[in-house]
Amino acid sequence: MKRWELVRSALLNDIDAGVFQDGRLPGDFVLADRFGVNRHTVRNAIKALESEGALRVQHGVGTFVADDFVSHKLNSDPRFTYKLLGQNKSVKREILSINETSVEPDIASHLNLAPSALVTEVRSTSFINDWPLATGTSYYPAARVPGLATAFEGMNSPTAALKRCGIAEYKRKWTRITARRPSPQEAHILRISSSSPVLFETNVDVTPD
Amino acid sequence: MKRWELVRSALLNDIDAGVFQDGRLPGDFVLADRFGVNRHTVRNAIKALESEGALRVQHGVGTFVADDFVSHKLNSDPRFTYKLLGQNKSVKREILSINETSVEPDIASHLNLAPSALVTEVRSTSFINDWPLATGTSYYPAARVPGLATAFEGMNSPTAALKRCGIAEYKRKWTRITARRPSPQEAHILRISSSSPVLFETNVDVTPD
DNA sequence: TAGTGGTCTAGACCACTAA
DNA sequence: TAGTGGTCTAGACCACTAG
Repeated sequence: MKRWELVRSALLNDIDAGVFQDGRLPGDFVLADRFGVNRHTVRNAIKALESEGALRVQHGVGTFVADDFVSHKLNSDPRFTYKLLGQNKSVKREILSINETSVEPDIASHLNLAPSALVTEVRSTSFINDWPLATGTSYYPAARVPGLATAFEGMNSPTAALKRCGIAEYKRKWTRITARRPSPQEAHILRISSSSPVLFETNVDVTPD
Repeated sequence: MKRWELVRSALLNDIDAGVFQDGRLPGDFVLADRFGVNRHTVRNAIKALESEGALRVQHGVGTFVADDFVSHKLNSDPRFTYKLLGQNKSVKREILSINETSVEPDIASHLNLAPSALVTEVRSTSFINDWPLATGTSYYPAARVPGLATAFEGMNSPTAALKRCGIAEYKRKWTRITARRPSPQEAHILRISSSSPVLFETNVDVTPD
């Protein structure tokens, strides 16, 4: 794993742990010294986190945890969306894309995967009464469920697809929910104005083991 | 203007001029020497061009002009889309977003604007028979048409909006049309699979002067 | 192996913001 | 003005690819 990725993971953990109480991060040089790397390496990590929406960088002022960046930890049934809704609402999930990619560092650590492992990445949009509610990304370890990508074909439901692969039960280990300004594309998908924030959920599900 | 932006513009001009006949760019150090900057500055410019889809970088192999990157030069009526279509087709244009931003270096040079000037950036999607055809970005010098952003409100037509601002005629100076793989979001907007390329048009329109 | 791009370090100086 | 992030240079070494 590259050094800036290690720094990125460490910072992300600190953000989740609430280490930066006032939301302000130490300066470049302080962080570089703390992590034992060069300032530029820290800046690389910060740049990545900024582009992911986790940090907000202000030239001449400082670096801050993004106001709308909040993490949740749950141990509940992953299908909470369905539970939250009454019987009189129709819920749909539309799969935007399915990819097998190498796992990202912070996701890998939570899934106990090797840095080189492959995951199945599922991007989806959820609808309530045919109205788009949220876009999200889910990761499944490819080695654990080899046929998942094809099992998703025409299913549009993670639970059903996993059942096809022989996994009847799974738990939500970890969910990060962020809100931020949508890109023009996202605003269009969700049929909202560019100024109203979108919900962006990233889920990590695990089998009982 | 920052140095890497100058390098980026220069490279873009060279690409358009067909300087790299075989599609291959010289190595980092050669380019750095040619432009009189450090290697890292060149790499910064290349990184930007890669993210824009103009270049394709292969680790251990080289840097190449993206296969599907082509430029056109026209002097025709900008509403060529409408002309190309028969009377039995309905054509719509939907505005995705309107922003006033500082002008990008290469656009500035073609519009003869100062690097610090503001432009009105209009992102739009064109439809034929209610079927999405293409997404595009248009730039208008903000100083030339001050009220343009608000004039667009509810218009969905650049020509009509410009007319509101007192500009009845304008010409297409310059058009770059690129094709590339769509992002998942773009694929969804255009209702196509992720593997079929999308048309991405960038237009620069000028008043007769 | 030679040549390419990728990462990291080191240090200088610039640009912006707030006190 | 002090302190922050932003840019640029310089050079070392690593990682990948092809011959």
